[in-house]
Amino acid sequence: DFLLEKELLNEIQKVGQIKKVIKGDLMIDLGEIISYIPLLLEGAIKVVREDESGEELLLYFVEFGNTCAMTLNCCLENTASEIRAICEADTSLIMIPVKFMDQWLTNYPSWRKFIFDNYQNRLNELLKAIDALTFLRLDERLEKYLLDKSKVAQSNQLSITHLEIATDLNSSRVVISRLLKKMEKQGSLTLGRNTITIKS
Amino acid sequence: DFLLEKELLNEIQKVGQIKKVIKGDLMIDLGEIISYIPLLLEGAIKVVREDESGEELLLYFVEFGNTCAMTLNCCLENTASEIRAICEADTSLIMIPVKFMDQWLTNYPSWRKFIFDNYQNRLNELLKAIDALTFLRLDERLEKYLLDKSKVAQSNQLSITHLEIATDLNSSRVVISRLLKKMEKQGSLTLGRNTITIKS
DNA sequence: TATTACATGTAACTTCGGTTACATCAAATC
DNA sequence: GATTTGATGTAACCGAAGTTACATGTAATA
Repeated sequence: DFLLEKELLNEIQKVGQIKKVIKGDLMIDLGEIISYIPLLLEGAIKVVREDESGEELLLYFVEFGNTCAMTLNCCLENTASEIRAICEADTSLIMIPVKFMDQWLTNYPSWRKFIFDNYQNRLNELLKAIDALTFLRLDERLEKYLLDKSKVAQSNQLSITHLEIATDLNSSRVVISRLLKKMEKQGSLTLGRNTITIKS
Repeated sequence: DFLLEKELLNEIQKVGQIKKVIKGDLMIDLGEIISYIPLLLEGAIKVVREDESGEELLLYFVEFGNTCAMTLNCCLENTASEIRAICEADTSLIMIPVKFMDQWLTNYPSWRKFIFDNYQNRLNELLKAIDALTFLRLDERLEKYLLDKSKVAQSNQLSITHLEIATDLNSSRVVISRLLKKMEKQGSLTLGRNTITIKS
């Protein structure tokens, strides 16, 4: 659990709506205005950035017990979403209407802690993304990506195409295929159609 | 001003310490634990990320009326700083002991708004940094850098060396010199020893 | 089954940016 | 003034990653 006060948990139950989304569902799109705070119960959400010309980059995954600080901000400030959120694995979440946000911040220390912890996590994820972009070569980013992905999928067998990877890393399919082939030759993974199996 | 309540302003005056730092001063280093919240009155602060091997990257500038959300987090969670903060222009700031943070969050709506606005700003700055790294070529990043720099310096004449630019952009001096020369030939700036003058 | 749509493999080539190596020149210091 | 240090200019070269083009293979479906 999130170590929230009992009363707060009751309130969450009272006002929150349970929602289920399945893999691949678009949950939040760029420019959307959001009026609920999503708390993740299970599953995972992929958060993606896109530029004007339609190029994409995976920022990070949101997992159990977290919410998306980006979304928090949009809620609080009533501004448009800067990111796109896509369901990565079948997910259930509780939707909290924004209006409770402020009063809970005042009333519940544990909610304050929860919110600030989430900001911390998101800032750190963005820093990690920046680190990877700045200090790593593409082969290293790819390796990291596959590990993250297999962590989220809780399996070392991934159902994914080279094109999808290329999109997430904002690279091109040919380059990813080339690097994957090299990694297969080095023995760190096995390639199949629509599958990549990571060796321990 | 920050549109804070009068009482809050009084409190800030009572517990905050005014501090002045001069250009070039190291204000926060990687790994430091911080126990005060800095509010920027005037000047500017450069926030930099560094990896294990000592390579650097400029993340963003913090200007008037803001605080550093990274620092906020370190304070609240009592964790080590993930970034380095260097004074970019002569700066004065008010230092607030962390212990007031939580009680002000409870008591002052305007403080809550101030803090969340700051988180919003910081997240957006990091997203901009990621955008630049992902979607721009080095010449475009350089152009952006020079504009940001001249905005912060409030002058289109910059006192800076090619090496410093290369460090901020995590590139190399030769490459930066090459690009600057090209920009000079295109007429968008004038180069001098230790100075770059941006045209219009 | 024939056809279409993806998914993958691979070669050839280009470009951007990093590296090495010097040369020149200005400023600071001896 | 002579020497050292740092800033800049430039050429030559290299490697990572993107692009184009095409071949092959598999799955879905008309």
